[in-house]
Amino acid sequence: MCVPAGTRDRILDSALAAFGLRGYDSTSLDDLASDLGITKQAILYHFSSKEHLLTATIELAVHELGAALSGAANSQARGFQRIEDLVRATFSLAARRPEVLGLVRLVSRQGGTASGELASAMSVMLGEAVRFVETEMIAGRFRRHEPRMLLLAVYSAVVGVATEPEVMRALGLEPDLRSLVRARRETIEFLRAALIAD
Amino acid sequence: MCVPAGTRDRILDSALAAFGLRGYDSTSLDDLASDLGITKQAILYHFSSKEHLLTATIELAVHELGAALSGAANSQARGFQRIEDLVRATFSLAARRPEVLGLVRLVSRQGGTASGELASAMSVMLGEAVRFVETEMIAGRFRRHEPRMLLLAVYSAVVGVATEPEVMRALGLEPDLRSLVRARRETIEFLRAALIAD
DNA sequence: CAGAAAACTTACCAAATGGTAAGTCGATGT
DNA sequence: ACATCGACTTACCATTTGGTAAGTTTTCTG
Repeated sequence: MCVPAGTRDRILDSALAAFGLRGYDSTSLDDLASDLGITKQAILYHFSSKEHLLTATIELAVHELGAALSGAANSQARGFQRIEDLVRATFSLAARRPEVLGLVRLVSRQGGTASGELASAMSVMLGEAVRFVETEMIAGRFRRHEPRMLLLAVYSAVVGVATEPEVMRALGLEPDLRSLVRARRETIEFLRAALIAD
Repeated sequence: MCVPAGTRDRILDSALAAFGLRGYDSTSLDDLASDLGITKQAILYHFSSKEHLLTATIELAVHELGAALSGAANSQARGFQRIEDLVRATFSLAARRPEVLGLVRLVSRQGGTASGELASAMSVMLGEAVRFVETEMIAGRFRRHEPRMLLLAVYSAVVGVATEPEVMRALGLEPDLRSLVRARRETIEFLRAALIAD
């Protein structure tokens, strides 16, 4: 039944959290190891180098992101409802596992070797999203925009709101659960206003 | 007249670029020094520690951000025109000196000691922005939203679009100047649709 | 139960990192 | 002419870092 989580998985989880929340270079293998109560070499036994650990971590993050969004993405909902489902799923993920979005974002910005994997892994999702948005525009349910640019703006707005607690704090909002719920609601209303055709 | 840029200023510039684009921990004092053709100790002569260098760098970034936005922020433009001016100023800064926004964002996320400075430095700007948005809402020119949440969404959308070239690439858009101009135009239209009351 | 493979740990190591101490060298004021 | 001070450089140093080599224990298998 509930096997006591193999070491390899525990390392991956811990690394995902650390890389996603504090950054790659800011996280040493020794830190990770002592957090887990093992030695650094145990990590290097399962992952032959720090960079390999990073790529494995990214794979996991992409997988979790896909799992979190697939329900909403595959739904048969039409029009804005589907966007709303996706935004809710994203906020849910941001509240449950902020490190996942953190890592995706980190890799998106830094580029690097693993960037290609992430890009290709997400290109399917993005392609579907583009087609969906185009369909809705043609059907007259969404305002006309350049689909990819629109997605970029939506993505940025959602991920930004969901993952920038410090900016919330600067705005005088405590980044607790209640505020996050309000942020979600406002973000959805914001997107609704931006997207829905008159 | 044009004094050949003192060493201290050159260090600050270089550090701002490196910290903002690659991150704090990913940038060693040796790297910075060899880029500048000086020794690491020359840096430590002007800034007593790496952390002091970071805070000086943040001060500079906040100053540049303020300078870039003040023109648009202080303008007498009303309604959406003022938002558009601000977005243009932000994109202009993102194209000219991406490292400035990069650093602001890095500090926003990481928090840390210097976060307080940045927050207080920006609270004035944010306060004005909130009042402006509230006024416009009351006047019926903007849709009703929670002002701070609205600003957060706008900020996230703009900074995200302006500073995430890798996401653009993942969307099949080359992050060149032309695409950035199109992204700016689309972002403005997106915000116009979201903000302007019917 | 033998032994081999898997899952580690202990013992190292070379390179890099932030930082200190002391010296060099030209300008400057007396 | 000379002490002084600012602006560095050369020489070190302790710690941390990612990584290797070799041993040890546990677990599975024949």
